[in-house]
Parts: sequence; structure tokens; C-alpha cells
Amino acid sequence: MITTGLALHTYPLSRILLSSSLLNLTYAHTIFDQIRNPTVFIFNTLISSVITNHGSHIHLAFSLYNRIIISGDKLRPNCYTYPSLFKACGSQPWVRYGLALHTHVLKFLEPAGCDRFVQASLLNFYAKCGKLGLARHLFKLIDKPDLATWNSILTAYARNTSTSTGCVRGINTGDSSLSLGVLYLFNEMLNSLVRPNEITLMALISVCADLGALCQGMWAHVYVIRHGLVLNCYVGTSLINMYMKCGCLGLAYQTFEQLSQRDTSCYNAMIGGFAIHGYGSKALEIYEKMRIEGLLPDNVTFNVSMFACSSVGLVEQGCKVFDSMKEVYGIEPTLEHYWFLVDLLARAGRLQEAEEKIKEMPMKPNATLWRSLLAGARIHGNVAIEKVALKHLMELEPETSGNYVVLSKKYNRINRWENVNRVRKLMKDQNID
DNA sequence: GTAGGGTTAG
Repeated sequence: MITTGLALHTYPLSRILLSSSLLNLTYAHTIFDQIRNPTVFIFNTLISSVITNHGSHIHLAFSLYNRIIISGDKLRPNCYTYPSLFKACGSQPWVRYGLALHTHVLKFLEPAGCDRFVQASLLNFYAKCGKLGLARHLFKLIDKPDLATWNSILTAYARNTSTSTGCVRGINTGDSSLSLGVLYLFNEMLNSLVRPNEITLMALISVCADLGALCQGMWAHVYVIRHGLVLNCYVGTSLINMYMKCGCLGLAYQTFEQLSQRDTSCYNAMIGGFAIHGYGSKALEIYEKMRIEGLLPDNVTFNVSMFACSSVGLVEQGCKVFDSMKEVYGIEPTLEHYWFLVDLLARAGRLQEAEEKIKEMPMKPNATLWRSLLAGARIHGNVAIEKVALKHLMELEPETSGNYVVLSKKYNRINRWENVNRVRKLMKDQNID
């Protein structure tokens, strides 16, 4: 390209920049640095490639964007510049640049921000940082939203309906009005004659799960089949999850069996579903099946499998799963995995082991962990460990009245009225009751 | 001719 002079032309340059950036970002950057007077086109190519393929080098994308901005009149960002940048702003620590970018859109684009890609990416940015009202407002401003735009608002609503940790304990802590919103919006979408695809259905099915709306969920399942949509892993996982949440274990399993392709997520949904309904052994069977099929378990797999063991007291199996994390799969257990392990041991009365595991942990144990140990110690009447757990709990959460109540009850039980009064006074002093 | 937005389970 250098000898033929092709290296002076934007098109071949952008092609070589794009393909080389897939393999080696440093190399791509070297090429970029040698381009004399790169056009916005060239900048856009590299910015989007960095964001799409090199998530750990996002700062490079912003520094490239900055070079466009400080070039004065030489370069001006266009509507291709922003979508990937807004995508990058959807996660920390880049969220804080999102608002500034929005002002740039209004400043640099003519007519201000009317491109559908820019609009959809902006909508997604606000949705991802929790500004759902703003996302909805932006959506209303979009004339004739296309499929991706509909999917943006639907998945934004669906994502915000349930929070992850609430669900493992069977509590939906999300906002059900948003779930209903998805049903209404889906109806609107059908009326606007935009044909839903697999992503749309995934959002729809996941809110049916949150609402426990079995009829609507089944309707969505039938829609997938009737309209020739692909029952891929995403749709399959959301269907399994929906049937499980609605208590239809048989239908969930049937759907799982019928999937032509199954990935780790499908298995996780199946294992988690069985675990929540108290079928620990069934859950472990699926876990085994997954290993036989050669699929690699991930963080979630270990969480749901340990939960399965913990809820039905499969202590040995649970310990084995935990040990295999690091030994077989090289995955470092997180705080949550330790919590399941401690919970499992404490419930089974193996309190000393549980305490030892807490001591061995590479990270600082949190209050939840000590609470599990405390609960186990109380059930199995181990006063020594109960004391240790309480001490740590009080240190970590002095403001939680629950701990004081437990403590005062404990003193109460062993007739130390002086201490009862002391604790009650302490609560009063700190306005806790 | 070309660079851009939407999907996962706890």
C-alpha cells in the first residue's frame, strides 16, 4: 500500500485498520499514527473497533475522540462517531462521559441527534445508568422506531424489572409496572407493524417470568414457533427461566430438552430453577450432564449448584463443587461462593469447618457470611462460635438493630439482665428500634 | 465501495 500510494486513501486505510485492529491493537495504532491527516472516517473506524473488540482499552477510544474535538475546524465528529462511544459509556468508569457526549451530539450533529443509531445508543446509555424515564422520553421523540430501537426500550424496561440477588431467594424486588410496560409496548410494536425478533421475545418472556404471567409466557413461546423465530440459547434460557418461575418444572425441562443448541446459560437456568424449587439432586444431575457434554461451568453455574446443595443439605457434593472450581476449572471463588460454602457447612452443623473456611478466605468476610455462621451456631447450640460470629457481626453492622435484638435475646436466655438493659440502652441512644 | 445502535441465567 505504501509503494502504490494506496496508503493515502481513506477506504483501503480503514479496511487495513479494521482488520489489523482485530488481531493486534498496538499494530493498528502504529498504522494509525503513520496516517497523514486522518479523516473522521479513519478515526471512527478505530474508535468503534477499540470499543467493540478491546474492552480493556476503552480509554484509547476516548483519547481518539478527544483528538477529533481538539483539532479545531479540521475535523468534526459525525453520526458514526457517537453510537459506539455511548455504548462504552454504559459501564463504569465511563458513565460520567455520557452527559458530555450528549451535549456534543447537540452541538456537532445537524439536525441535532436525529440519526436513528445515535438516538438508540443514547437511549441505551440512559437506560443502562438507571435513567429509565429519560430513556422513555427519548423513545417517544423517535419517529417510526425500527426493530433495534424497539428492542432497546423493551430490554431496558425488562432489565430493570428484577434485580439479580432477590431472585435466588424467590423475592422479586423489581418494579412490576415496568414489566406491564413491556407488555403494553410489545402490543404497540405489533400495531406499528415492526416484526419482533428473538431479542424482542427474550425481553417479553423475561418479564412474563417476573410477573409470573404463565399465559402470556406460553403465548410468547407459541409466537416463537408460529413465526419461525429461532429457539436459540437466549430465547431458550428465558423460556426455561419463565417456566421455572411459574412453577412449571416439567415444561421447563421439556423446553430445555427440545433446544437444538444449549450453552452454559441454558444449563444455569435449569440448575438454578431446580435448586430454587428444592430439587437439589435433580439440579446436580443437570450439572453433571453439563460436564459430560463438555460445557465449561462459569461463576453462575457454581453459584446455583452450591445453592442447590445448600438448600437440601448435600454437604459433601457441595464441598466437591466448591473445590472443583479452583482445582479443575481454575476459577477463583468469589465472596458469594464462600457464602454458599459457609452456609452449607453451618446448616449441617459443621461449624468449626465453616469458621475455618471464613478464616481461609482471601477476601474480607461480610456481614451476610457471619450471619450464616451465627444462624448455624444457634440452630446447633454452639455458644462459642455464636459469640465469635456475633462479635464480627456487631463490628460490621453496628447500625443494624437486628443484631442487637439477637444479642439481647441471647443475654436474656442466659439470664444476664444487666446486659439486656445495656443493649437496650445502646439501641435507644443510637435511635435504633 | 465505507465507520455506527438492541440479547443471558443467580
